Amino acid sequence: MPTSVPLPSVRRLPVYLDLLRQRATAGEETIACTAIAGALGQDPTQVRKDLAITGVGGRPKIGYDLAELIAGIESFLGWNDCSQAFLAGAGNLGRALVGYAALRDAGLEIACAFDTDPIKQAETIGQIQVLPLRRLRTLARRMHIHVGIIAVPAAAAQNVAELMIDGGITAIWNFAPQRLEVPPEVVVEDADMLSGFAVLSHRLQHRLHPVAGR
Amino acid sequence: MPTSVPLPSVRRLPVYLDLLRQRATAGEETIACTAIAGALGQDPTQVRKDLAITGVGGRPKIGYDLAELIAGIESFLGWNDCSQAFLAGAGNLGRALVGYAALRDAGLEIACAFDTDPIKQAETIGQIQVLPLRRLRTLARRMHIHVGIIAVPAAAAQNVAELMIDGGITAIWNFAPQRLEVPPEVVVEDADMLSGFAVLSHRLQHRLHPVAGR
DNA sequence: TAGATTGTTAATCGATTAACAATC
DNA sequence: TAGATTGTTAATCGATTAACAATC
Repeated sequence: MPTSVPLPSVRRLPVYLDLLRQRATAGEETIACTAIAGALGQDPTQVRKDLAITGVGGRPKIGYDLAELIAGIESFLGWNDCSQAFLAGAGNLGRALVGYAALRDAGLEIACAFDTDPIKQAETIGQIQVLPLRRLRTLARRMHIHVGIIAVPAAAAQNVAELMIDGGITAIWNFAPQRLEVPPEVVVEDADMLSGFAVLSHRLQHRLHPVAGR
Repeated sequence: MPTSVPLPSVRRLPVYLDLLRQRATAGEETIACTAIAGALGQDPTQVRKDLAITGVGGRPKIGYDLAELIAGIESFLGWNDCSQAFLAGAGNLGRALVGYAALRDAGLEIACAFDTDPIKQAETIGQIQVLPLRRLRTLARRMHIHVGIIAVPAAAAQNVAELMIDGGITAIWNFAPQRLEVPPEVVVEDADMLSGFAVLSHRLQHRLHPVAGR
């Protein structure tokens, strides 16, 4: 029963996962947290603390079993069984997300895209169909979709969120620069690209230099 | 001389800025931090602390002068005078970034895109030309570009970063899932889309619900 | 004046780092 | 065994929240 898990740790897990998969592909079977820390420029103690939240343990002198650790992170994040998502907004950002291979590695498959623009509806993105936005609600219900990605302009975001929630979607990944009002049982994560750029600008402006880790 | 500025505060500034610009456009002239906090679902004390790092002050009973506060945040972040950036990678993500209007509001203009793919080189993205990657170094020097955006596959990222640095670029916004090795005077910010999705997945997996603020 | 709001200092909370015993 | 590594407890650090005096 983890009463609470440090959010920064959760954010770092995908970075570890990526490295671990590379090492596993390279044929390695175990890895020490000192090796992980070295490769990622982080503190070994922090790596150990982060990995501990997944419940996977290592063995002194040997390290962690790669396969076990990968499976542990995946199941902790719910990335082990693939889930389907609906994407609202078939603009450039939407297309980028459909083509973003790392999402599939995170167990997320974009099943369908939606847009209000009839021109976009005529197209497909890769294998993905673009349907009229008004069909989102009914299709989400019928296909039991629970994850929605919002990649529409800010002005349309709240409306799209409501359509998604009506359709039974309970988790929203929001790329629109717009705060969404949602009922408490719905989980929203804001992608918020500008906050990252703000950090870069600020460092540049004040000539501050890189920080280890993140 | 701010010895150190809380990074979370820097991350929140663009969110405030967006709200403030909306209010200014709506013709308002002042705003209280309680009003900001209310609109964004945050704590008023935190908002005041965050705004204080920009050096802009408010007046009791009245609040902050909107124009002054907007200018203060912009100049703190260096978003007041527009700077030009080079984009490496003219795939979907690159195209999305070129079309991302909020970047222009953040004082960043993408001057040119680069790609190794001759097919992409024949295209333009909006008004932006796509040039062969090998021309990046010389052009960056000639045009005095200091900001680079990496939107290429992970395997190519390190090489691109080195080209950029050779060309005199000192700030890199990295969208590739790859840790970059750079000299200490170069500032790197990783966009790291998956960490946001990890938080969403984790909340969903453990049925945790929204957190005020961020 | 009264009351809302700012700015600042102190208290709390949480995350990171350090220290160290247990273990293979 | 010796030494590297884990897991855990304690110490430090930094950010958030609370309290309150100053002010318009």
